[in-house]
Amino acid sequence: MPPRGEHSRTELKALILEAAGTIAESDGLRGLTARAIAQAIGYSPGTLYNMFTDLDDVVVQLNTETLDALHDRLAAVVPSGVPEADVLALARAYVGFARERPRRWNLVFEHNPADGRELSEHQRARIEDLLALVAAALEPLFPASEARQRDHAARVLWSATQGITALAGAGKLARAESVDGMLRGLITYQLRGIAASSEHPDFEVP
Amino acid sequence: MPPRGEHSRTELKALILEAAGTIAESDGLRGLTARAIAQAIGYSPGTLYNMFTDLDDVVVQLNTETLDALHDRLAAVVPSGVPEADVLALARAYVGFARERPRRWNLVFEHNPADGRELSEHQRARIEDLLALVAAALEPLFPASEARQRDHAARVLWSATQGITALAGAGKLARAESVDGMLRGLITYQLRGIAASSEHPDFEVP
DNA sequence: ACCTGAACACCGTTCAAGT
DNA sequence: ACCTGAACACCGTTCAAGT
Repeated sequence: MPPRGEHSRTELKALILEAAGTIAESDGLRGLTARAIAQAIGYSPGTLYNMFTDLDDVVVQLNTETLDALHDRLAAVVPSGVPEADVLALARAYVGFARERPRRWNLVFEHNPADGRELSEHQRARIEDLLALVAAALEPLFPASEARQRDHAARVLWSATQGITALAGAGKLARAESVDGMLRGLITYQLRGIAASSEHPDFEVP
Repeated sequence: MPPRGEHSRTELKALILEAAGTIAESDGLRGLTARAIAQAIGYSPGTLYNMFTDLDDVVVQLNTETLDALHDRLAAVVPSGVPEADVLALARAYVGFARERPRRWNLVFEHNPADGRELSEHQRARIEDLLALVAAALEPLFPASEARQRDHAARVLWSATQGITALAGAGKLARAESVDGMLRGLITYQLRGIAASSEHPDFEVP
């Protein structure tokens, strides 16, 4: 049964993350146990602890992979230069991604790492990249001198999209609500509000 | 040690929920175990299963209490009749509540009940009540014939506020971001966008 | 009738012992 | 050197037995 040295360290790591992803998608965080992963790859539970510090670490690295995949997906959206269309396309790509792997996507938010464990640099960088895509779509709405305001708007739109996906997607609004309708409501009015404002206050400096 | 019949069923239930709330606030979902609750109230673990079907049920009922408390808090906000001010006041009350009991508030979203278990009627009604408060604040912006559009805008604002609170609050945006600045960005532009639109499309009927 | 506490089938994690 | 698998200290949940 033991695949003696058949896999290199990096192969084994990839194997573990792959198995973890599959289990997360089918059973959610509840079913994602060290023993289940070990069984899926044909190793003993102890092996996980050679390449990961603990199960939390496995989840964190799985979430990093998920963010990478999301970024690839959003980066593939071709901009038209019309902010409303481009932001909506990004939001829809986001929702589409989340819908395809609902449990795995949920894991990114469901999993609260133990106290003191922070977002990795890599994860921060990925999120920064994602926000940059939204900010680029907003470019035409802000003069070059207002990059701060544009980035701020991108963060607001990103967080809001996340909230809509999470609440409406999980059925945590009272009535069933169309996610797409809410995204259109958000983006239409947000961008009209920005366009209708001759001045853009810096909301971080009150 | 056994408090023989000292507490009525309802007293015991309240005792359990109170202990669960305290544990959740200090240790999060990780520390919220049946054994810990039992120890906190001086009963044996088995006792929990007399009034709750399982631990999930305890968390669900705790979350219901949390939603009730949030509703009380938002209902105490006195409206001024100026939509932007009122929606911002509601959003700030929401964030204030979430900040005071971060772990307990987080539990409402962190806890994904097992498959098939739905939101209770009581929980749905509470969420409906909360949305009604936001919708009331938006009243001046929509003619009476556009109640649907007004309710839709309330849902968008609510979900977006939730997203901002969750992401910025948990430090899950790349850089530290002021939650209040993001709320103001959201609400200012959203309401300006609505005000600047002579027609309000029904986003649920595309 | 109410509550116990032992029992069952699980966990995450560690680490001496094997190959 | 790599991996095992038994061991430890935990879980949630059940249920016969006590009071």
